[in-house]
Amino acid sequence: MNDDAHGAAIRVERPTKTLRELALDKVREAIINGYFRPGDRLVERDLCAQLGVSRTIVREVLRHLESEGLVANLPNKGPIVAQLNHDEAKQIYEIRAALEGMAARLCAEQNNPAIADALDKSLEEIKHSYREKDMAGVLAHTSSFYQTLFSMVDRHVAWGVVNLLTVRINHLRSMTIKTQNRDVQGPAQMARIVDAIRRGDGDGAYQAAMDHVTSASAIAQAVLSGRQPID
Amino acid sequence: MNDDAHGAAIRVERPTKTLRELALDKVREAIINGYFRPGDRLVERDLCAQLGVSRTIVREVLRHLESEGLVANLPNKGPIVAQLNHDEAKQIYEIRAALEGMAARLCAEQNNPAIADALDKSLEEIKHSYREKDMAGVLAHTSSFYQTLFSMVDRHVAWGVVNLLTVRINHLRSMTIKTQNRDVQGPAQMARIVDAIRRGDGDGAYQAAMDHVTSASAIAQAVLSGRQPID
DNA sequence: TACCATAATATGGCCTACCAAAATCATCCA
DNA sequence: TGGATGATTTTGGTAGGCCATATTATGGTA
Repeated sequence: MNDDAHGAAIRVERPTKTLRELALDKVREAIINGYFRPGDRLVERDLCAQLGVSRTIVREVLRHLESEGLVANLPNKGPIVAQLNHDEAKQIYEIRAALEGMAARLCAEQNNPAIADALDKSLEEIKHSYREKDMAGVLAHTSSFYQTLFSMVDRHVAWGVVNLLTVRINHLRSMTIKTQNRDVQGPAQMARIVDAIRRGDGDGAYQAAMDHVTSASAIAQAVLSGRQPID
Repeated sequence: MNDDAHGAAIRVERPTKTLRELALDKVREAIINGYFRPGDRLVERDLCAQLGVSRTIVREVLRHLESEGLVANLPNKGPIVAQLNHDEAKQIYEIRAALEGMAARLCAEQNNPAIADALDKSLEEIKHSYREKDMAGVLAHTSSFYQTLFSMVDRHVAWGVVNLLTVRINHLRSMTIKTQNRDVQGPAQMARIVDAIRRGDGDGAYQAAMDHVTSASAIAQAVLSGRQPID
């Protein structure tokens, strides 16, 4: 009862993240940040050793990542890190354009100044990260910008879809933000989204969001065809 | 080289579906067709017995269904069949509207008469199923209509997303198609999509696809609030 | 030396059995 | 009647083993 009386306030939210969830995050992270490269084999027993968990866990994790599209399973050969081809990347950007456009329109139609303010805050952090050349920060704050876009209108399902797709193109994202002028163009395009939302201009917000993703897609295509040297 | 010369042509595509895949399909099917109801607990060992497979398989299957959104995992209590609430259903329909609208627009912009022809064929089968009161057939052919819409413009990623979301609202779908007049209205709305595509009218196709999903969504909302008695 | 058959190795797919911790249920006593 | 206590159920997790297939050595023969 000590716990109930006043202990609830300091109750740890997730006292028990299961080992499986921990392992899932680790492996996903390892794929996203490039520790495992596309095409690499993910040998179950090796992963057991590296993660320090049993094969059961590893298999469940691989299954999960498979359905996320981060891992592909070759029949009779086993799991590898999924390779993203040209066309699939384009499709992912296209879906993001449609959904982010939708969310932007919904935000604009809310006519709630708090939304634009929250987005502006994220945008400032993105610019700040760009100035500091903190590319991980740029990515993180860009995600948070879009998360705000979706969560402000309670579209967590669509956010889930976007998020799911985004991890698959993460390495592309980290390249697009490093391209020439992206530190100026990117935030400018996002500012247009915020402006339209602040004006309550649904069509404008939709179009601005579409434009931003579309231009990111174009850069990604260039990167993929190797025409855009990075760093 | 014998294999390469002419053997490849008769190569069996998928000689071995793994036990896991079989079990996955079984359980998913059982959830979709209502054998397991929303909120039902899915006790691992019971499933082992019912499916005749080991816990390893069952756990992987549950993990997979969890990431599909069909199963929810209560911490320290185990997996249950996910419950679909009102709002989530609405969001799913909304996403479908955006993506199917996008696909319809792309189809229209192709100006390829074969697309409209293929869609018309699916549409005929839907109408036929309605006449025969074959509701399973209606659902199947409706899916195939949309699959055509996406695959004709090579948008298999978006189709995957739509498909993933659709299984979660499957029971709603099977209710919406049984409502009054849906046997007339539904096909009529789909015919408008096809017409717009045939005319090469991108905006029209987009709008018609949005309208169709939106009206399905409205019916689903009515069903969910219990205002629409079925059967 | 070239090549083929065979054996070893690696690995995925699948299984059984076990343990610990939490939740749930039953029981029994004050 | 209301709890404390204990038994049962179930998840989360582990260990290890078996079998089938695929790859890779290996070695012997033409």
